[in-house]
Amino acid sequence: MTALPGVLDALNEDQRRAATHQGSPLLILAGAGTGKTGTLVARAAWLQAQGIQPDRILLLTFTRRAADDMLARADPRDRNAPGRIVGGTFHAVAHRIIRAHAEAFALPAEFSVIDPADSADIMDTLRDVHGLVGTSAGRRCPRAATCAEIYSRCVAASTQLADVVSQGYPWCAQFTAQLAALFTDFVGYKRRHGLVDFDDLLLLWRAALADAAAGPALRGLFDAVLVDEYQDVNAVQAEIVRLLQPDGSGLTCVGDDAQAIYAFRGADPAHLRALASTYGDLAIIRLSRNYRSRHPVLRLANVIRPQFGGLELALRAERGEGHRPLLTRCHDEATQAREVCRQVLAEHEAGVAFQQQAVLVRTARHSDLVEIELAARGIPYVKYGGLRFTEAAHVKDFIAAARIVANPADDLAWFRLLRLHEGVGPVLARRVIETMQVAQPQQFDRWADAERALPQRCAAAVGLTVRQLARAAQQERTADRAASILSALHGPVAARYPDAAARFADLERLADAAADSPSLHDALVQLALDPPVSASDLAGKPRLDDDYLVISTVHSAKGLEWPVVHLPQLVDGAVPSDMALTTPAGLEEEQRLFYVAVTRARDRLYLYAPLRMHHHRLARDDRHSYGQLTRFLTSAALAQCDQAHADPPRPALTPIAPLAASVDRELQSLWSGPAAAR
DNA sequence: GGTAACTGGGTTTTT
DNA sequence: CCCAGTTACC
Repeated sequence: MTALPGVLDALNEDQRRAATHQGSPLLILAGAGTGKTGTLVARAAWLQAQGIQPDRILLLTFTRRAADDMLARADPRDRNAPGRIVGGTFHAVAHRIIRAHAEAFALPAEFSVIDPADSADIMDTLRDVHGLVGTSAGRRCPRAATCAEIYSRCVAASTQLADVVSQGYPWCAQFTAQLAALFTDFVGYKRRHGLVDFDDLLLLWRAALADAAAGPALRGLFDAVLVDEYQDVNAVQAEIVRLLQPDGSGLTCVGDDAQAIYAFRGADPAHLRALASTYGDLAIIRLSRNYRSRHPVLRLANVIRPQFGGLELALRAERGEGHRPLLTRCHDEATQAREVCRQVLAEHEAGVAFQQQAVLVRTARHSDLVEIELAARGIPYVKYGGLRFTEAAHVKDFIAAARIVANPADDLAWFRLLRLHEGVGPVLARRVIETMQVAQPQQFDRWADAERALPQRCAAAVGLTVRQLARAAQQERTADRAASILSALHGPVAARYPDAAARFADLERLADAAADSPSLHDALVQLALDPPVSASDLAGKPRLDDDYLVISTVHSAKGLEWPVVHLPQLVDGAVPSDMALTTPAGLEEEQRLFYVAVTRARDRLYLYAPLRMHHHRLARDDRHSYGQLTRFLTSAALAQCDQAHADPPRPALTPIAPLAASVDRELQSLWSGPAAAR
């Protein structure tokens, strides 16, 4: 346990009031860089000093990293030590509870947790029945992934389908009825196959908490509940918190509505503002002393901080003066990429390690050119956000095989695994699955029947894979199961991918990582809820002596800070993203996103805006301003910045005079003939 | 009938 | 670069 006096001594007046508040529910309005984490950790320590057992304190966060950070600071003992504070993401904690009582939720003990890509796959298999496929009468249907997004949005925000469609997906309005039918099917499919998606994890936890019998027991597990980033809760999460703490006496929420950036997944900062009406005796403590950024960075942040009738908060700088933010207007994107690299290197030479710098972008692709330039100059970097390791085809294959072993009723996984084999397409795969009646627990036994459904040329290869998976299912140790799955995949992967050796090496790492888990189920859940960013993530963190630049989406950078931050692509259409401009709420969120980006910087902030954008087509009216400086850099904001220009380099040609002479000779030959020219 | 190979159009953010 | 639709092949 942490020594209390030391923890409290390190706090300022407001932080200490927050950490030691008692007698009523508490909302800590914590601006960026105001020491929120330290305050929460201190509060956890103070609660323990008041006699609350650590394992009766629940800490809820939105990312695993945030949870790990805080738990490590609150209790430096080993992660698995007994009697620790209970903490994790909403989803991870929900999973832990549901897993412990799977039968009460009518789920198989080894139910599968599916990620959004799996949801899209299911939508894909179900949607043709509902006339949601192809381009009928010139109208293009929402893609499978879009259907899954709309579904999730309805559930997470507890909002009617018609409203979600009209507000967020107006071009799908004509398909509302079909979507409704599709969603009914989707839910039925998940229930029949023992599948639980991210939204279900929360729904099931909430249902249990609301249940007359189970509710009191689950609520009684915790005396204190601490919720981080409360502005990012969705309707279901807000309800979970309310059910955990009906009177709020042990509730602490931390948040800042100016940093709400997850509306697209159903979050709504209105829940933060509603806390005061939910709990009449809510105490609000503001943390406004900023210990992160130097004055000039903060002056810019305060200018762009959105004020949309939210909870007001002005940050006061506690660190000294420094450099003003520098806006470099670049000729085009290529120049911008060179300029970012030049500045990164200049900082590096001035003693700022690559690791102390970050390039933050609105969408993963905005860093494409910068990455090429970095690679050309040999600057090492890691990228967060965007495409994930688990989205690579071969990794999905492995996960499908593992899911079959853990939950043989998971025919989504079967569908993928069968099609991995040469000569097996969607139709044959479905036929095999039907023959096996995979919803039966003993379905590996039915393989002999199913094998006959396959043509000669692929039956042997598929049979080999399936028998190896059946063997894996009979093994006890997770390590043995992982090894069997790996060997089952060796043949099919080698046959399918031209670069099979490299891909198989990834799978070996994956199998190693899975082998360390208590069960295959846990390994899979971990993989779904907290996907590794790259294969090297599985092999532990990069060595500490490696120095690399961080490239990250702004979303993934939330809660982090760097001494030097580079923000490229500050043009309308990119920041704010033109995808977000269909609603006024979308534009407001983009501004909050920009605010989050700017407040990541400790010492120096570099802004870049290319004057010309390379883009395929201007399809929508609201893209007319594409290529203009972002509207968020108003004149008031620009007044807080220095400005520079960067032009593309011209290739240096040394011997100009001889070249000019040769041109003249060539011209001469045109009218005097080659002989005369000489 | 069913699969693979080819082609052209479109691309946010994440638990 | 991934997905959907089309065509060519078994």
